[in-house]
Amino acid sequence: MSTGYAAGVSTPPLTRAEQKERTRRAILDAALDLCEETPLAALSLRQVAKAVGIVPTAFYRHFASIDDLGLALVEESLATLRALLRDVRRGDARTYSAIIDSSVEVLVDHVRRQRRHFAFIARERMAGPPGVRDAIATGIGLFERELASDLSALPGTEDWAEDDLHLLSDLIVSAMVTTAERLVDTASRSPEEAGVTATARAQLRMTLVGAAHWHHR
Amino acid sequence: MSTGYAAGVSTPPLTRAEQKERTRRAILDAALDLCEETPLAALSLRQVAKAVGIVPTAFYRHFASIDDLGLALVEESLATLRALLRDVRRGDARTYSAIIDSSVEVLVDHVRRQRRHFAFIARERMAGPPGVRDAIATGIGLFERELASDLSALPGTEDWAEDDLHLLSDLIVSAMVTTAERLVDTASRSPEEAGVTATARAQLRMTLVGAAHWHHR
DNA sequence: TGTACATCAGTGAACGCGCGTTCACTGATGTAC
DNA sequence: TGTACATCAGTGAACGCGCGTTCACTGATGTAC
Repeated sequence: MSTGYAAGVSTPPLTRAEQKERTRRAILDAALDLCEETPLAALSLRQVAKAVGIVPTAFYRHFASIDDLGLALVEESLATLRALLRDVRRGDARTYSAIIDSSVEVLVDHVRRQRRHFAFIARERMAGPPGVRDAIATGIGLFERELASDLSALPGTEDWAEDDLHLLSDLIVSAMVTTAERLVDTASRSPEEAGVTATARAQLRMTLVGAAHWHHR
Repeated sequence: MSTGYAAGVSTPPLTRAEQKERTRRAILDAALDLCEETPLAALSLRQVAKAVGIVPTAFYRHFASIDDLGLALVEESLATLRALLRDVRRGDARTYSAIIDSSVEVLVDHVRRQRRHFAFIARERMAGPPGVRDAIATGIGLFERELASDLSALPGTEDWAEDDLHLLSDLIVSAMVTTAERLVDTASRSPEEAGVTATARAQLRMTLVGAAHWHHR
């Protein structure tokens, strides 16, 4: 039984479960890499197997189909999104301006660390198979609602209507999605990245100014 | 020579050029239809030929490859986008509120009439082959700059900095892209459509309120 | 108007290739006693 | 601890199918005279 990728010289022997998990991980990684150039729908089981270094039929030990693999990738990518929200919340900034700065910084950091997941979401959000699209839409919807609940805890929003909170959080989430899409196509620490983040910060400020004055309509 | 689609009983004979154009049109239409379910990258020449009712090799009389066909579809879709901008400009609304209402109405109308083109742009904007993605990005960029120039002609923006105009027009274009993406997945005159347009109108108002107060930073 | 020739959109056979999926298998890992 | 058996991740051959592309072709349309 050859796994197709070299084991280290003094690696301790792996249990069957560990070895299986390792191959599963390799399949997910290979698919994420291949998806940088190809939408999921154009990905073939044989391409993935070849990239991993296993025989095509071994794929079935882990996933029933490429679509099934796609759903696993969405789940991973949504976990990345949840981690992003968690880190945004963790910030201890006190002013709106500082909250915006730290949120954009966290977004950049997460896109840099998990570029493939964000690229996957950006690409499959509109182009993926129905199950994948639905899962992504649900995940982003959840993000929006949690952000709305966070916003309602901030000073200045005490007497906001529920609807207005959602207008604003939806606007912010859309801006973050757009910014993430731009960052994915941008090199780390490049002038382009600086431009994208500067735009994102300014637009978020503009949006919050609007929200502040909008509330009393 | 059979064209694969029935000619009317008393149709006048077509010139060779007319017949060729008709087949080309049928190929573009079939591709737009098939792209509703599949990204361009997963579309096969034989699928398209079959849908049109021609033999696969006849495809080459019109396009060198599926990628080439994709570029033709982008061009058509961007023409749709330009027509949208033109109709938005044509409006004679006087107040910001009326401009927003009529713009959203025009957007809905265009997405309804050219749903396939908007769906194509939404899908391929992130998932398409590089040439297609670049062309779409360029087209949207143009849209943004023209909108910025329109904004500069509106009362209240006389002394705005160039950068601020672009911040706002980029924000508005992003909101329109998001709204178009939502409309594409929504039935005409459905409650969902009403919700999407109501959200779009309110968010555009909120954004403009922000811009109005932002200007004097 | 009639004739002879050129053009060219669409045809159909053929090719080698990568695809998803089936099947019986191998042999290392795991377990019961 | 040792032995006999079960499990199961990965193998490799085989299948029928749709793919893009080549090539020589057909026959209606177009053109020159």
